[in-house]
Amino acid sequence: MYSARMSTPERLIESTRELLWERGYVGTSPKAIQQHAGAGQGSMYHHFAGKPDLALAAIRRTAEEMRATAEAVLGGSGSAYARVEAYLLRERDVLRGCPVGRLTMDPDVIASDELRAPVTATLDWLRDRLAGILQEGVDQGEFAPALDPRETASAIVATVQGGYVLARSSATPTAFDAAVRGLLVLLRGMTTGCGAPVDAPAATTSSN
Amino acid sequence: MYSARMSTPERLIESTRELLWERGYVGTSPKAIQQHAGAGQGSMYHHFAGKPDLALAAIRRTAEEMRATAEAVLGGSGSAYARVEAYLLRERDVLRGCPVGRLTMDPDVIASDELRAPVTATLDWLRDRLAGILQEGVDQGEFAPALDPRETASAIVATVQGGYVLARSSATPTAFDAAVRGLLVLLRGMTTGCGAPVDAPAATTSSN
DNA sequence: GTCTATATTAGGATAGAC
DNA sequence: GTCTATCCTAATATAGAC
Repeated sequence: MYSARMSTPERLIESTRELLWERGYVGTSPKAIQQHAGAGQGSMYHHFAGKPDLALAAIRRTAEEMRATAEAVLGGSGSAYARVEAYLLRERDVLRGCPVGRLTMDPDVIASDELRAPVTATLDWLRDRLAGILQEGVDQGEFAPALDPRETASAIVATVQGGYVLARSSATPTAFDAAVRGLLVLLRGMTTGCGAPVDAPAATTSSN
Repeated sequence: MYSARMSTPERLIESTRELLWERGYVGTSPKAIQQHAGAGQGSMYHHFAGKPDLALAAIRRTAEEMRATAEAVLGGSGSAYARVEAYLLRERDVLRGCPVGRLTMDPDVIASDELRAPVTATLDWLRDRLAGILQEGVDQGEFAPALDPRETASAIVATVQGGYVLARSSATPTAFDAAVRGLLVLLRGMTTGCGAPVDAPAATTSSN
């Protein structure tokens, strides 16, 4: 299932990431991981203490990846609005949901401080990163001062996370897109020159 | 665990609703349901065909309840903005998440057309209900014409669903509130008289 | 309607051979 | 490091007595 060059621990972690994304922590069994990784029982318990230990490694990696993916877009150039838009419009595997956010609905993950920590850290980082960008926008007069950077950032992250919910509910990615477009229109409304035709956004990029 | 007057099927359904909310479909076993309901093995299988059958009854009821709760606020009086605000600010058991939306992350629920149907119907209804209210607001000049009722409604529902994610991630309800407040500020920005101090909302109600 | 077997597979892991 | 054997409990029922 994986390149022959990949070590057994690597294959186990990658398999766990896949299954955690697809079925969550509660729905993922050690046996399923082993089969997906093409590793034996003993092999798994040799490299990892057990399911929670392996899940922790998987979650940490997934969290790190999500952060890097977001930073790749958010760290780009362009106006504050443009960068936020680029983040919201970037390509996503919408129907699979957010591999980090979905863990939030996993009772065993939430119950464990260790397993929850990377989730909290990642979502917090994302919100703060967005808040920083929005703050820049306010400082430079791009956004109206009424815009609270931190709360707006929360709304943006929430819209994305909730967009996944809507998409999976209706089994179509367009539900996600609708929510994002709705938010972007509102955000453009806070752009200075708000009395002017609100349909003229900032400019520049779009996808990633 | 329940009133002695409650019938066994009733207790089973209510128990299933609780557990589905708390642990999801995958994380809820028939045995756990029976124990929570104070019913025996045979009792459960006498009244229901099995776990999926019981879950369907539970999900349908939860969906219906959510709809009624939302309608109680959305059907109130006041401006379009006021009703949307009342919906967003209504009291919620934030840290428990949305009993309907969370099912969306349950692989077995999503894989079953029957189990998914009530989820889809409820979220679709909510979005459409909000879209209707927003449309009224646009028609009556309360909101700028640039506001797309349907997409804005999607963004609202998504913010709520995602707000639960943020709250559970950080283990505090305030994360939900931040997202909602962020969205409300943006929504007020689409209110006519947008050039004016944006901090003066429509009026009337607030919670429910 | 409810209860008590009984059954099968999976979950989650340990022990020890190779 | 990996494999096989073994263990115990839970998951998800079915069968049949009461």
